[in-house]
Amino acid sequence: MKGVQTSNINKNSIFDALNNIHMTLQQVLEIEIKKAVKTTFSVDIETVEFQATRKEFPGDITVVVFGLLKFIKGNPQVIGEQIGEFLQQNVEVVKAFNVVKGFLNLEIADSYYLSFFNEIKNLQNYGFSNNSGQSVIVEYSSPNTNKPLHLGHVRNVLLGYSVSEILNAAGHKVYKTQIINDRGIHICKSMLAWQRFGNGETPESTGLKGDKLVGNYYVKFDAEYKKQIAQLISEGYTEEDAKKNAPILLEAQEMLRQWEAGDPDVVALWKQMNNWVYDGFEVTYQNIGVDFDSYYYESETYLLGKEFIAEGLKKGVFYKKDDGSVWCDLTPDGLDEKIVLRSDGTAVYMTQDIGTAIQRIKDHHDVTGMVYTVGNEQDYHFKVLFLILKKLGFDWAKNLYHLSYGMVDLPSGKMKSREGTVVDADDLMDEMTQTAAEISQELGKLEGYSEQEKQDLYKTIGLGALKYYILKVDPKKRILFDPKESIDFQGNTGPFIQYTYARIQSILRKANLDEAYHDETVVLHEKEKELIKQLQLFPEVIQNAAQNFSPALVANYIYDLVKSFNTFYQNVSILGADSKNEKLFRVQLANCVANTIKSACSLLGISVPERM
RNA sequence: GGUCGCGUAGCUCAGUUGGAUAGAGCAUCUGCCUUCUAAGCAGACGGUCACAGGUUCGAAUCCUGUCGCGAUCACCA
Repeated sequence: MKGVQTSNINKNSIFDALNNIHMTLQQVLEIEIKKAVKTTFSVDIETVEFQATRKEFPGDITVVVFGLLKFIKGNPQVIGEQIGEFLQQNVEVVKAFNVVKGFLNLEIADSYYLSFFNEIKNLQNYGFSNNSGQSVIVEYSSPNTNKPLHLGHVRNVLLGYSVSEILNAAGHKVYKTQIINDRGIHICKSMLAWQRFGNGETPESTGLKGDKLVGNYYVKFDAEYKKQIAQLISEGYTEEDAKKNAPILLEAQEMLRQWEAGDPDVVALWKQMNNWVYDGFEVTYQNIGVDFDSYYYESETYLLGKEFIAEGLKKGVFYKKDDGSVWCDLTPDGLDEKIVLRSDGTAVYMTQDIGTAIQRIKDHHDVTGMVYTVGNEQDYHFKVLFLILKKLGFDWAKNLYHLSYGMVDLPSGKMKSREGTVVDADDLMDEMTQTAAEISQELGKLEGYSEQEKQDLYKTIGLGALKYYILKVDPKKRILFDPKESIDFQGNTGPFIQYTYARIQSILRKANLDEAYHDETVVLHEKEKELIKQLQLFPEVIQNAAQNFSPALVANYIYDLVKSFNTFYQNVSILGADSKNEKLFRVQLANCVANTIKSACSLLGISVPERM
């Protein structure tokens, strides 16, 4: 079951998008097929199954007759013929039909496609739905504050942002947010190493981004820690004891206690270093092109979590063990027992997540559901969190969804910040931009562009390649990223899509034709019809992507659309059409395709260039 | 070991209410720039859909089992 209930509200969105009240082809055909079956066989059928006609057979849409055999006994071939006959006589746009095995292929008149195209070609936001009446919070990024963002975060951020845009396009109000894990032993490690080895370094004094600076000290801590462990082992400690008793670790733990006690010096340092990191993150977010409507901090929500643990204890949702720790028994639900408060009364991860969820709903009264963009290593955690919130009696708990995605791994395995085996987000974006620049310069199609325009374009292309590369993959699948094999710029890629858009813009600059054409005289080329069919799918793709929280569906759609356009472009001359009427039609078709590419790309956070 | 996810062409991926001969890109090979941008188009090559059963008119898709990979099962986050 999907957490956010999108399905029932959006049933009519396709018509909203078309901004009119008439029915789609399938709906018309379904009604007529039911009539046909009723008159011919005196049977009522519930549904009719359609699919696109395979290109080796004549026809535009296919009725699967097999599905009707439950209701009608008989030979599918014969039934198909009878229904086809009926449709041809009773539905104006059904020109011809043929039956192959159990498949009834219908040929649809050009007039149908032309009138559909007429309706959508000037729509501002074709495919997008208006107000669904639902509001959703989407959480993404949610980093720790002790190190810079890496490729794993990039996937998270791109997914979260894209799903936000998709939900928005499906008609929901969306609030983008994150939970910043700003307290804990990890940040104390960076703080301690900075105190010890930093000599008062700041982002200003070093010219380093704040997150990089703080991350360096996290690495430095780990190096020192390892050194001390080795020292202790050589003095006769066991490895386990050495790991627990290394002085620098004990100091970090002491620092955490001081933080929790509110020690002014520690808190001041904590604030300073966190702010460095936030400034650095902001630069990265801006570069990648994502934003947030609000921020939540663990240090501010764990107390609310504790309050609700106390309340749940009263209600009997939780119970206290002899040592004072508080637990939730989930064994009746097939899960384990889960700790929600330590015996010393301090908060665990679950505690603050409970608090954060409740705080968010308090802050957004209109919100009916939440989406958490977090890696699949936390599947179990979210299962438990949602269950606990349900047990606490929150109605909205049934509309929580964990947007779980697979890890991004390197050929060498998992990325590890401490060991420096990470692909840094900023570096990666720079490299992509650099590659885009090299390819562009080689192709040399940018005469007349200023240096600034070129730089902007390189970034657009580089980021487009990166974003598409990551988003086209089903979120739940893991990605293996090989830094040695650079991301492609040809084939099923972001730049291919951007290129197609730029090509169309080039034509539009030359065409400059806004006059109306006459439907009646247009005879659709096979490739033109194919394009209109592709355009027709867009509203459905958005709804589908929203229901499945899957940008990959949008990415695949864009690719299909763009491929259809390129084959059209290469086989049919637009500006060189035989008649002015035909030319007008083709230019407007190209324009509509470009607009659809642009809005679909915007759902992935990819921007499209005028030239490339 | 329990639970969850994944397994489709040499590589990266599509294939979503079960439908016709399983589709793309990359790589390899062949054609196409005096005509709208060749980051393109047209074509060739490439498959035991991990394996074995089952359900049915029909299974990559649903069910069961096996194998492989990953994650998770902490008073970590």
